[in-house]
Amino acid sequence: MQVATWNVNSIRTRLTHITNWLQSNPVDVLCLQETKVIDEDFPKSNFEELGYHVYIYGQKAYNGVAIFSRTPLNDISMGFTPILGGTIGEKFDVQKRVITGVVNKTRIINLYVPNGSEIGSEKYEFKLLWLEVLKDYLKTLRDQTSQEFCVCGDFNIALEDKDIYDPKGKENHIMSTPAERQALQNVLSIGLKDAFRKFITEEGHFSWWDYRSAGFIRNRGWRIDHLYLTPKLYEKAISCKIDISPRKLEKPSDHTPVIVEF
Amino acid sequence: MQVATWNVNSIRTRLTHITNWLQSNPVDVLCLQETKVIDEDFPKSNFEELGYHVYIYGQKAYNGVAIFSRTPLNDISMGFTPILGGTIGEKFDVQKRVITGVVNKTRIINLYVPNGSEIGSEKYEFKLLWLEVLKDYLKTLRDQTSQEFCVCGDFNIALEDKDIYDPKGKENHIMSTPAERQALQNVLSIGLKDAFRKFITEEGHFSWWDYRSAGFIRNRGWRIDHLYLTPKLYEKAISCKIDISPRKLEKPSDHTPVIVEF
DNA sequence: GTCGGAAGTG
DNA sequence: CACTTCCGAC
Repeated sequence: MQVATWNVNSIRTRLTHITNWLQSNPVDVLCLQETKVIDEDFPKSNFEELGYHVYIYGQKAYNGVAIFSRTPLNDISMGFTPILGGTIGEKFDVQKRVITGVVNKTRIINLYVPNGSEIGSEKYEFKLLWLEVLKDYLKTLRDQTSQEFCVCGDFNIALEDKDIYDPKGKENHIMSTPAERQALQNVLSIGLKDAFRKFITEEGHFSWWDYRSAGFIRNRGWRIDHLYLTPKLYEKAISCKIDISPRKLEKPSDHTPVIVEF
Repeated sequence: MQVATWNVNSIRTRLTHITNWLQSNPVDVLCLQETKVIDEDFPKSNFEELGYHVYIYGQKAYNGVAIFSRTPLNDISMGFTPILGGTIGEKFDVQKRVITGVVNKTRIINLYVPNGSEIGSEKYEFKLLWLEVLKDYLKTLRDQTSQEFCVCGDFNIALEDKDIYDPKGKENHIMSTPAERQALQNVLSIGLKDAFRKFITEEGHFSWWDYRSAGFIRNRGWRIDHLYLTPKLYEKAISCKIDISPRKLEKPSDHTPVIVEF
C-alpha cells in the first residue's frame, strides 16, 4: 500500500498537476494540504473519475485538507473536536487543518500544521499550542483504538539540521527553532517514527522550496513534509521517497509529494 | 516612418507580447495606453534593449500612457497642463491620459480617452468634457507650432456605424452615442483626418473586442483605436493597418495594434 | 462575464 | 513569488 502527502497550495490551481501525477503514481491514498477552497467548490469529480473516494475539509482562501483513497475510508472525522470534545474547536478547528480516516486497519491522519509566521508572533505561539493539542488528539485516538497510524502532512518544521539546505544560516528561523522541534518531538513521543529516515539518513533531501529568490533551482530546500508511522507500520515500511518532479513543472506548488510504501 | 498605437491593458502583464511584437514590427514610434503602472515600476529596460527611447506618464492601477521611439523625442510633455496652463489639470491630469513629443518635425500625441462607463453617468459627462479640453489642447498646440500632428490612441469612440460589428444593436451604446461622435468630430474639426479610412472604406475592421462572451472569436469588434493626421501628413500616408495577430495570443490585451506609415 | 491591480498570508 | 479575496473597470 502506498500513501502520499502533498501540500498543493490550491487544489484548483494545481488540478492538472495532481491528476497527471496520480495517473503516473496511482497511490492508494493521497493526503493533500492547503486546498484553499470551500467544500462546495472542491473539484471532486476530477478525482472520482480516477477511481478515488474523496474526503474533504476545506475553508475559503486558507488551509483546507483532503484525503483521496482508492477504497472507501471508515471512521472519518474532521478537526480536533470529534476526538477531544469540549470547546477546543472554537480556537483550533476554525482553521481546517485535520482530517482522518481508516483504511485496511490503518488510520491515516492528514495534517496541515500552522506555519507560525515569525518567531515570537501570535501565530508562532498558536503553532506551538496547536502541536500540544495535536499530541492530545493523537494520544486519545491511539488509546481509543488499536489501529496503526500513518500521520502525515505539512508539518512546517524541519526536525534536524540535515533537513535544511543551510542549517547554520537558519539557527533562529521559523520552522527550525528549538521550541518547534521540541513541540514536534513531544508529539512523536507517543510512538511515531519518520518513515523517510528509515531509508535515507544523509542530508540534502527536501520537500519544500521557497518560491522566492529561485529557491528551487538553487536547491535551497527544507524537508518539512513528513510521514510518521507507529512501530508495527514502521517495521512494515519498504520505501519512502520524495518525488521532486512536480516541483519542476510550470506554476508548481512550492511543496512536492512524499510517498511511503508498506 | 511607422507609428503604431496599442492599448495594452497593463504593460507588465503584456510585456512579452509587446517585445515580441516589436521584434517582428520594428516601428519607429509605438504609443501605448493603459500601462497601469507607476513610472518607477515601468519595465523601461526591456524596450531600451530593443533600441527604443522610452517616455512614460503613468499612475497606479489605472490609465497610464507611454511613447517608445527609435530616435529621441523633443518637446515632450505630459498632461493638458503644460499646454493649457491654469488649473485644468486639477480635474483632468489626475488621470494620466496624455503624452506628446516631436520626432522628425512631426508631433506625436498619444491619448487614452475616457471610456465613459454608462450613458448619462458622471464618467460619461467627464468623457464629453475631456474631449472639449482635448480640442483646446490640440488647437493651442497647433497654433503655437507649425508641426504636423499624428494624434493617436484609444479613443473609446467608434465614429461611424461601419466601425461596429452590430451598429443596429448599438444605437444607444457607450462609445457610439451621437454626443460622443459629435464631441470627437469637434476635435477633428481643427484639421485631422483618419489615416485608416484613407485606405480602407468598407465595414468590418476592428481594433477592440470585449473580453466577455467570446467577443473576439465571434468577431464582435469595434474600431475605437485611431490615428488622426493633419493634412500634409495625411497626404504623405502610404498605409494604415490593423494587426489582429496579438489579439489571438494567450492572455491578450482586448485591443490590438494599429500602424500607420508615412 | 472577464479582465487587471491591491492587500494580506505564507 | 504565488496564492486568495475584493474591487474597479469595461
